[in-house]
Amino acid sequence: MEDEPAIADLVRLYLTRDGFGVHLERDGEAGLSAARRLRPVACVLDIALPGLPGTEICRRLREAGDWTPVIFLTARDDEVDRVVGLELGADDYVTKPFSPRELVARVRAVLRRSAGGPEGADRPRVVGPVTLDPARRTVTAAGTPVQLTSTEFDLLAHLMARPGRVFSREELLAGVWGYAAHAGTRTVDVHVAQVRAKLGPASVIRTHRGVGYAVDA
Amino acid sequence: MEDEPAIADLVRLYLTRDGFGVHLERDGEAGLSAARRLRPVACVLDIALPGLPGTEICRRLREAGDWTPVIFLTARDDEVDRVVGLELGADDYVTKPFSPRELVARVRAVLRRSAGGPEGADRPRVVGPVTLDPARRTVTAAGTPVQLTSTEFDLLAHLMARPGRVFSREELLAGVWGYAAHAGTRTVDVHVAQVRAKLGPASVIRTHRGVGYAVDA
DNA sequence: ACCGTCTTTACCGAACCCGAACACACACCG
DNA sequence: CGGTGTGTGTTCGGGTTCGGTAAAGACGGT
Repeated sequence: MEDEPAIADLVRLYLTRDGFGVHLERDGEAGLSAARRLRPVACVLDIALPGLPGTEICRRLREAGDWTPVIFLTARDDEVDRVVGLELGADDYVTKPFSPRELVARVRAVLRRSAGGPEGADRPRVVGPVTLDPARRTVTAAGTPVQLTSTEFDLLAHLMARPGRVFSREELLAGVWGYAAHAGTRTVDVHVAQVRAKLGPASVIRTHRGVGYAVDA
Repeated sequence: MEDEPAIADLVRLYLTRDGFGVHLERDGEAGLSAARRLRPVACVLDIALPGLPGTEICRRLREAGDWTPVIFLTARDDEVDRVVGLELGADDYVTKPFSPRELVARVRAVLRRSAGGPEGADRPRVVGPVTLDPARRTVTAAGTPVQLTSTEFDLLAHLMARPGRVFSREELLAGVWGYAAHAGTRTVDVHVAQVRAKLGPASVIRTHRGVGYAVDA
């Protein structure tokens, strides 16, 4: 999000060249709603924006529990501004004039970290007798391949991304289905049962009563 | 890791003041082995170091699958250096002269992201022989895992969130059960007893007669 | 229209919570 | 030093909530 067209185009150019999809907004309010709607992997925010300052956008996202990576890109080069920006929950703070290459490198660094380290989302994961390959979208249990539907696979992949971590039904609905946290449905339970049935005795999904589900660490 | 004593002391001072434990090395080789041995939550590296350049330390850590957050702190203020540093797998790159406050803010930002979400909200907590992991919802007493029900876990987690702090029954009812402060029930006592029984001799919950409960500080 | 998949609904069994009752520990006081 | 009362530990069964499961409706693609 950026209100100066020249800079915006520059940022877009370099990010696009490096393989990122870029969505651009020039107004603060529009940017906030876009961030909520599109769920981008990261936001680059100017602080001085018409409509709503970038700091406020960041603050509201964090307030709503949205931890999308945020990088401030701004002309305000003051120690206090930097510290305040970072304390707001931003991941990086780049001041103009800036090097487009450096910005891209910083975006990559933030994404690398936000992806959760080396488990580069595409590396196969193994938990007990179950292996899951996100790139091939294949699953095997005790060596034999298992055929999962798309939703079932996404659900298992989400759980196996962080073995041991307990996910609430709301988190799973949000993460796998993209729903706003809305309880009162048994959809998750039914799909968990389905996955368990297909995995057979190698059922690595454990129920945490009153909380949600997790795979054994 | 830093070879100029003045700067090293400054960094140590500010980080310590913000509650971080700091270990200092002046030599590259020593720094690498210290990083491997001590497994710190983050490394602040100078690039120009005697023994082994900081970039090399970062590269070797990453090569070994170690994704400890790395922040470069260096006098080399060149776009190319910055980009290379970040591409090596560093999380941030701060150039001298730098603001100690900003450095601390950047360390926090990196840790926040590396912890995966809200700052330390679900990092494991340890009190005496008892460890509690909010994300995994697991508890161990003297090394052996303990199976708690949801309410029992929430109760213990609430108490362990602030070791030493005494919580009244009303506070616990409100915080764990969500009830409006409504005395006259023994619910809390029963659950405390249950948790104590499951923790065995490692019972860290102490009764404050006439007041409430707390875990040993 | 058929088929696979996702979602909702309903029912059942099991786990859990809670409150009451009783036993026990501590502090105060004579 | 023992009695007494208040506060706490512990046990236990009823009632409720929660999750597993099966089945049927809804949806979309071919």
